[in-house]
Amino acid sequence: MKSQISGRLSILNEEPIRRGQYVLYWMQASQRTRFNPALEHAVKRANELKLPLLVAFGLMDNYPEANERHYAFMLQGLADVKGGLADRGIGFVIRHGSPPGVALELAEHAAMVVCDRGYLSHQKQWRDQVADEAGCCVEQVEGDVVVPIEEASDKSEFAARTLRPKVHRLLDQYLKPCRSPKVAVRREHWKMTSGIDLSDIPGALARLKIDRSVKQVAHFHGGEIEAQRRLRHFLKHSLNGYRDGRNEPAGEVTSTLSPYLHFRQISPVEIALRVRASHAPAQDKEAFLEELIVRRELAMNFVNFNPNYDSYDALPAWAQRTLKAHTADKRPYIYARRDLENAKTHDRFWNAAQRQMTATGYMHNYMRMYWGKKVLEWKRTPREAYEDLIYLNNKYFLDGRDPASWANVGWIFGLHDRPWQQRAIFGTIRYMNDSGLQRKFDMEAYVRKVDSIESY
DNA sequence: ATCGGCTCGCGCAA
DNA sequence: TGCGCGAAGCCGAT
Repeated sequence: MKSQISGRLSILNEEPIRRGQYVLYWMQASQRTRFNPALEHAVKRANELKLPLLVAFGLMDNYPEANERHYAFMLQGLADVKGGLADRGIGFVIRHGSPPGVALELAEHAAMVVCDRGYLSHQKQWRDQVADEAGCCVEQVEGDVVVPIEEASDKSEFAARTLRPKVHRLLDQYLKPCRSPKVAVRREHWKMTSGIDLSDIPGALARLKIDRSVKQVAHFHGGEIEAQRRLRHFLKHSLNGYRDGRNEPAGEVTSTLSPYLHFRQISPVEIALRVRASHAPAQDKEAFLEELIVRRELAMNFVNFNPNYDSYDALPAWAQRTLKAHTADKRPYIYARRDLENAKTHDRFWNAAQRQMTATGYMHNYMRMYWGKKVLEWKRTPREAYEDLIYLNNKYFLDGRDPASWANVGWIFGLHDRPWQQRAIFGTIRYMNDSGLQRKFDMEAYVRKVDSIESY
């Protein structure tokens, strides 16, 4: 029942705008007040209807694959959201319950509902349910990508090279500032209860039924304020030299914005505009924008057009064929999941990468590739390797459980990649080894860096 | 240090 | 239908 109005905007049902006490922005994916097209669209609608705007977030127990590490980061971000909305005279309700349940409760008194767009299957289901049951008009604004996914392409793309020209054609159209209209009917305080006190995050965390096996990290503080600080730091200190420096595992030449992009605490459009406007060399800007836009949105394309995105079966046919042909090959090392999880392998560089992940919720980008390739080599079957990688990725990374998680793990197994020379275990899947790491990088510095992180 | 070969399928040119 | 080429590869030859 979805109809496209313009690039970012879709109407999700055929219900009318009706009499109501407010316009409801059901904020679920886009957890920010800056550069949030869904929020600004909701402000515009509220102004047109001469109604106040209410923003609501549904905080559920046991969110799929989330644990205390993820929840803590997200709640820190939602505290920023509350503050940012209060500054503009917009009310915010965060309520304990399922996201569609909370949205539907509050939609009862709404003239209409605005929502944002996550790409994972449960997020889609929640939106479908709200659109079906709200009884009023539900509009969706796709504000967490540069080019809306279906605008760029109408199918699952084979590789970056097939998506790239389609995205580049539309860049100028979509790399635009986000207008922020003044709120006409200010109303910050509402009678309905919030139930969650964001000024006491440890207390709020303690009351949730969640997996507490992975603790929060001091290394990353959640929220759009910290995201903005990191963006400024990156533009000032790291963008210059990004193309040649980004792969050095011990280096500091990365944005470290991926956790903030995952929780949508910062807009990729805003990042791209700031990068474009900076005085860094063109080659560095291009290399970064390729990562931020083409590669990131290729992951969204993959998830959007493959209902099987979270399964080994979503890998391309040539990759499954070649891996199957090599399943019986002798493995020099085989590790159980708990050996991997505890960083107990014979490989110091791999162990360091694993420890960086568990200790900080983050791993250097280049090491993520090496880390994944070794697990493929060290499990009895590629399916087991796939399962272990998704498990570890989503459990420990702050940016896990993202479309990029399934695309990146898939890449280890040939997704969006090309075949290479035949070899044992891998078949024609791209191989990586530690001599490559040592040839190209200062790996002792990387191990020292992880050691020092853990001891602080 | 640098270079070609490896190997598959997409998409464009013809 | 043919052909160029591709996220970070490795490996052996020069």
